[in-house]
Amino acid sequence: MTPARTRNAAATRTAILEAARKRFAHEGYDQTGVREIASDAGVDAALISRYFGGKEELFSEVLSCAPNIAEFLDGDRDSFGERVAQMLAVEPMREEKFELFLIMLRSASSPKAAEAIRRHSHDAFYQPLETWLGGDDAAVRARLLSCVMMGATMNRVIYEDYLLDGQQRQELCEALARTLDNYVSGPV
Amino acid sequence: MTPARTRNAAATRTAILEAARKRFAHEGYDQTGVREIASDAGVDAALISRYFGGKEELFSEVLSCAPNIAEFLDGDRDSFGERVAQMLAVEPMREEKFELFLIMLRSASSPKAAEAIRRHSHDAFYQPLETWLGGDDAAVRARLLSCVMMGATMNRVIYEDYLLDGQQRQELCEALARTLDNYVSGPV
DNA sequence: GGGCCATGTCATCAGTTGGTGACTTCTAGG
DNA sequence: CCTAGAAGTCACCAACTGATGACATGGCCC
Repeated sequence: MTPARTRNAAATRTAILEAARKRFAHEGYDQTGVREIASDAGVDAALISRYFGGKEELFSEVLSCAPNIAEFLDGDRDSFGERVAQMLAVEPMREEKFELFLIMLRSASSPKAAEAIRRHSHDAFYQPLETWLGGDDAAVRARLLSCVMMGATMNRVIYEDYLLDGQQRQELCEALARTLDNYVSGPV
Repeated sequence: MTPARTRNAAATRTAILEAARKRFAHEGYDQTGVREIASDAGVDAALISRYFGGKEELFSEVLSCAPNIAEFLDGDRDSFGERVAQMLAVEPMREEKFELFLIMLRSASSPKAAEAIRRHSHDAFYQPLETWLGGDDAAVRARLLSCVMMGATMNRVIYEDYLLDGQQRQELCEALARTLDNYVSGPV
């Protein structure tokens, strides 16, 4: 019988991972302290070093678990642009879908996190996208899609949607969808 | 006769401002220490607090001086997309032109810097761009342009161009130019 | 020359960070 | 019951950060 809660290494590890994922997405690598993560997870901060080796390794582990682009690639190809644009411009910034982007954008400036971001984002975002696109210029089109998606997310992070009302966000969404689909259907 | 170098408040102030601008663009707000700025400028770190009040105020002052979008808005309207795309995808990441973007992207994750970024980027980037675009949906088109420009810069910051060769960057540039001009000439 | 303020230097503080090792406590196996 | 080791707790360290106030020094005006 699994012991309810305490004294369970696996559960503790998971709790730390979950708390870290949220914190990194909300605050970024630098702004997140191991004490905060531990507090959220309801464990002692020392356990982070014990279980993961340190903050950097924890961050790398988080990137491995974060949801990636797969969800959008699985769906209908023709509606890709619309689905992504909806997420980028209209839907509230739900962490579940945005998480990888948010972690990346908010942590990219930290040298400690940059290397892990490069590695993981390539494996979990760029490469799958490129394969999904196919064709000779898949790399360029993947980059174009990445530009629009990152830029749109970055704008929301910075301005927090202050500058656009609902109607404008709808227009933005439609334009983004057209641009994205244009890159998807290629050729560039 | 201006005293060569020492004991010159104006020159010291300028030196600090210059050094800070470069540091903030290269490393971002959090990663930059006042001691590093002072060292680059060849002055004592305490002078930063004396002259600017503190690191935050210095950052805000730097944003006021950083080169903005004006250069691109002054040129020929028809070549806007090409000129901007050249900067974004082909030209080496010269700090002079990129500086405002780099400072923004690398510092946006810092709460201390976020407020100043919002304010200054609106005044020095968004507002001029919107006015320059004109028309009913200028706000949306400005946002679209901002997405592409920020996203492209972000990609270069993260991946450091590892993923694309010269030929691909040229293709990327042309596609970006088309997209940008499409947003400029509107309607969305 | 002498006083005086602007300018620059220095030591140091208080806070925060990530990390470590010794300690306690719980549980499993005998 | 008792030991051994895993799991968790705690106190603490060393490094770094931004900031401050006391102090030294230079240059200008009287």
